[in-house]
Amino acid sequence: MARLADVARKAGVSVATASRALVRPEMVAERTRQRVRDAAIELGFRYHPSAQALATGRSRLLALLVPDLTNPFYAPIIAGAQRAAEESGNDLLVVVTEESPERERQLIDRLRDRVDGFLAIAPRGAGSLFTSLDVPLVLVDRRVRGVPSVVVDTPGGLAELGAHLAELGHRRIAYLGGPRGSWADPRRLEGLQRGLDHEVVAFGPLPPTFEAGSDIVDELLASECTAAVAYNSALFLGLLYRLAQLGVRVPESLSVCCADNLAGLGLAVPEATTLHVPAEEAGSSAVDMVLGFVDGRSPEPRNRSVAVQLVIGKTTAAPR
Amino acid sequence: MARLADVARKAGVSVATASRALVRPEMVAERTRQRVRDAAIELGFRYHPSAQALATGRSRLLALLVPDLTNPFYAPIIAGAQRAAEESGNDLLVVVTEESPERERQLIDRLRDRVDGFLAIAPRGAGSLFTSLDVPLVLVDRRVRGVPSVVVDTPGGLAELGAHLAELGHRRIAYLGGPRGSWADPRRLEGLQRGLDHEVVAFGPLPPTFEAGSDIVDELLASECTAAVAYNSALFLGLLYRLAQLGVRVPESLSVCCADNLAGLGLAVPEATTLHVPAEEAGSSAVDMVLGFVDGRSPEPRNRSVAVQLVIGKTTAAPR
DNA sequence: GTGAAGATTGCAAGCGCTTGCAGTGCAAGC
DNA sequence: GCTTGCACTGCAAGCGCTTGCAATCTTCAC
Repeated sequence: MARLADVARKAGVSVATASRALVRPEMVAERTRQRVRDAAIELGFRYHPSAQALATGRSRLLALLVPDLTNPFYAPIIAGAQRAAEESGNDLLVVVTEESPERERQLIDRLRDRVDGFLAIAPRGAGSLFTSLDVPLVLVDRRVRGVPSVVVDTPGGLAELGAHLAELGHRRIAYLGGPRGSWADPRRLEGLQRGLDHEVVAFGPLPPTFEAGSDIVDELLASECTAAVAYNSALFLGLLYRLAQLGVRVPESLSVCCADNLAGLGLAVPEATTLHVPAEEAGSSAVDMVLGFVDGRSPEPRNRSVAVQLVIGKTTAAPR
Repeated sequence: MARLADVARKAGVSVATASRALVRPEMVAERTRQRVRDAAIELGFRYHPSAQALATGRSRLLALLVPDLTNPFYAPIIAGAQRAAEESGNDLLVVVTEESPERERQLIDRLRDRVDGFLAIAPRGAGSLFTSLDVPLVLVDRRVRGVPSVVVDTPGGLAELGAHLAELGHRRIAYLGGPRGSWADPRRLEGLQRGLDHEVVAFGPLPPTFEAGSDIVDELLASECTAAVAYNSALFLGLLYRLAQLGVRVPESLSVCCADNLAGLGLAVPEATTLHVPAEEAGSSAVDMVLGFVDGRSPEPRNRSVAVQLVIGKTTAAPR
């Protein structure tokens, strides 16, 4: 394994100069810089990460706390974060928190010496955990006072979705809510309501699962709503499944839609009316933000929001 | 941040002794060891990971290559690997390969200086990529000559499943196959066949998606099979969904089952007949194995296998 | 009492890279 | 011709930890 010293020798300069030629090229004469670079390439030089980390105090490692990996909603966020990290020469430590605040705390504590900063997806639990940490951290899809964050503007999208349903002529609209304690859930309901003149019929809190979606169907049908909006894809799929089983036609007898889109789920129901969530963007934006904190710039704004897009599919139509 | 030097000073010993007291306690006198330990605790001492890594040449970091995060099948493997890593004081770099061999190669190259070893989930593509690497690597759920691995014995489970179906009286049994190029797919088919007297009716290759599962249903029904075994959960769910839509009763008109179980999918269809895959175990076993290679022990056997368990649910019954 | 094996400990040299500071050479300014 | 200033470069001191080797201290056996 070639070290910087080898490069330096080959280029006929000191290690110091070799180092500078690579990290602070403007401090080095053009000719020298070129010689060092050539030597580096020729020798296949690669930094020794620990050595560099020890000397600079930067590990070029970021940790991403994610509640659980089985929820396909997080996958694109992770992918986006990963890409952004990679592009900036960092790597990502993805760790599963199981939504346990205790574990979150533990993990942060365990990893804080190892990483330069944290991204945290923590849809539930007290936000206070993140409030007085002295490490760079940005919260994803959640807002807590005093903590930098990137959120997805699902409520905004739901307002649009509500308007769409209203326009189709729906007057009695159901919202199949998310899990108890969810930060996003009440905001989504509120968003949907914002787009509507009539009061939303809210069901829930519901676990965000296929089963819950299918179990709620009887109650939903009894409510005489003409349209239903599901908190997330799993719920939505359960709903669809049970409706199919009961022979309820979609969208003829009931319009249904979902507050996030299923892309990448591998379970895509084609042409459902959904909100397209630019989750990758949220992930990468969050990474940019922590990196900003890491090297001392104070990225503004400290609370970002990415817009969602209403995708009108074939599961919504005018009520009969 | 307390360094080892602080601990040493507080305990009244040299840094060398302090270090040894913590990593090679048997080399240090009982009394001293205790003093050092107390001092460390009192000061809240924690190793500086980069410093330790630089000195020892071990980063205590492992990389896990995973094809994609949206496939819930991988989640428990990751969880298991994560747990095992954590327990042994290591951390896990989870990286998504998108099943691109090129990217796999790149990632390995990019991370090899950073991590002590690799775990790779690479269900498709040429195995040769892994064959002549000079880093510790173990393949998960895939076997390639000359490469250490941990596989899940799904074929064995399928043989049991086949026997179960045969016993119920099924004679014409369909297998809804996995994706083209899958290493596991032909082995699963072969496993299923092993449990049966009659020739399996094989469909596929099929993409392992919900859609593919629902799309194949017409063809499946036309085949007059009385039972069907799906390659994986997504396919299985699609199948179930479409059958429900068509009003085909399960298991009365058709027995269906799945070669992996849905636990943790959040989409669990209760009481389906499936194979329970101890994926966590596979993950943790793989970690133990790489760690073995990392510190020079040569863990035996170099090719491990974890057994799956047949779970008889309510989606299989005797044919009419 | 004496020498030697054995048990503890400390010294100091790294691990590979960064960076403050000092030194060099050169062109411009007087 | 002799300062000055500037652009480069090199020296060497770390970053915090590990570890081979030497030094010291015990403990025994003779």
